[in-house]
Amino acid sequence: MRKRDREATRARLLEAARLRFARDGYDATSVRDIAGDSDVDATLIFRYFGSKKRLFEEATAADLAADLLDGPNEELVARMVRTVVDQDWTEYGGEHPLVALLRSSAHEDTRRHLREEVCHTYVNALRNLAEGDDAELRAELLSAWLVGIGILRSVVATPALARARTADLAPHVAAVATGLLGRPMSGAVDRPEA
Amino acid sequence: MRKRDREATRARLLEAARLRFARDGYDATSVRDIAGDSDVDATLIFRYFGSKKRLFEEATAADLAADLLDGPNEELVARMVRTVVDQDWTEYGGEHPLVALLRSSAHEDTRRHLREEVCHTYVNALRNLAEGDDAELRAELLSAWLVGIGILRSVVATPALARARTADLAPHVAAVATGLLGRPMSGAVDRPEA
DNA sequence: CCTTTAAGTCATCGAACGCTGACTTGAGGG
DNA sequence: CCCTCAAGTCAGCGTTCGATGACTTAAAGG
Repeated sequence: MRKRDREATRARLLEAARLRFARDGYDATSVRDIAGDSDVDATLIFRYFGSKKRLFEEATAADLAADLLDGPNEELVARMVRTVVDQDWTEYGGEHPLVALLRSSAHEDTRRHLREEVCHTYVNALRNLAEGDDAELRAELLSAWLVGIGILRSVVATPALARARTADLAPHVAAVATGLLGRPMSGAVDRPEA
Repeated sequence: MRKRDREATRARLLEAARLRFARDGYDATSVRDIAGDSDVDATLIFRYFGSKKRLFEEATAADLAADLLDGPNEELVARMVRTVVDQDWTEYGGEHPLVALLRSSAHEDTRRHLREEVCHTYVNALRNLAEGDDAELRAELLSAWLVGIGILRSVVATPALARARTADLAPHVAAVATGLLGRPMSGAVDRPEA
């Protein structure tokens, strides 16, 4: 018998929900699945979160922008690539959270959440680096590339990208980012992951 | 009372299924939804297709590679961009079929289908144009960009990309494609859509 | 030890799901 | 005209869904 601990139980539910929603999407995940995974009675989901939908919202409210802005500007794109390619997203089923969210994108709420996250985390940061008048468009084109790389890597599992590491992508990242932003960009972070 | 016509009824079901599956995904679409949209009794779905899953497979078996290879090599990427940005995918809910399929990508069958379609339609065609030893990787990186553009345009609906047309993208497409493939590529087709 | 209170359990609701088999109806050929 | 057979309809099966309210149990304070 596990100790009775509201916060711990809530956390277990959130963790299992994050994994299921990321891997299977909102509709293919039942509250009983989540309850079973976390070995918690399904009723508690409604006591703690109110509804399946609110559990979904809380489970997918990621903070991606975390340390993306720490470091030299010319390595910003390289840092973004690293979060897509090298970062361990085990808690989200092995995929980047934004990529996993696409699986639930039939719901308008999820699309809005995706838009806010993409614009806030990627487009805004990149636009500040872009030169010229269509900076917005070029920032979005670069964001599109990052999202596309994440999808082909983990969802579609295209052969070369699925096994690529950041080092393999670095020269191409540097070339494309430099070209799109109109200023010199590095393809790899100066100090690789510890 | 509509005329009794097996083939016409089958086609109506397929059309409605294509739209629903694209817009809402596999799990959020019920056979009763499809039957209601096409004004056909739901039972006929099982008589004509056997199961919901087989209807899904038949409805999403697109032929994307159609006329992608017709035309000069240096315009291949531009033609691909046009199918993502300008082509009218009303029958798939306004999104590129591959983008719509991502919504059902929790099922391994769909992921396999996606992989085959992406590799066959995009990567293979692009790899033949790429120079150098990591041609495969660069072809996949360019494919990732195209997929990402489709997603940010229609699913995420990022502001600049959502309203962009091929002409706005042409210079950037030319630059990135030329850089990634290592040979001169055009950003727009010579003769724009009729 | 005993009361209180919140954490966790249980039985079950009504609706929707994929799917089936028996039935009805309408158009074409003799 | 009427028989046939396929196209289309209908009632309902067994299951699972999200959600609810009444219940039980364990831990903490006096």
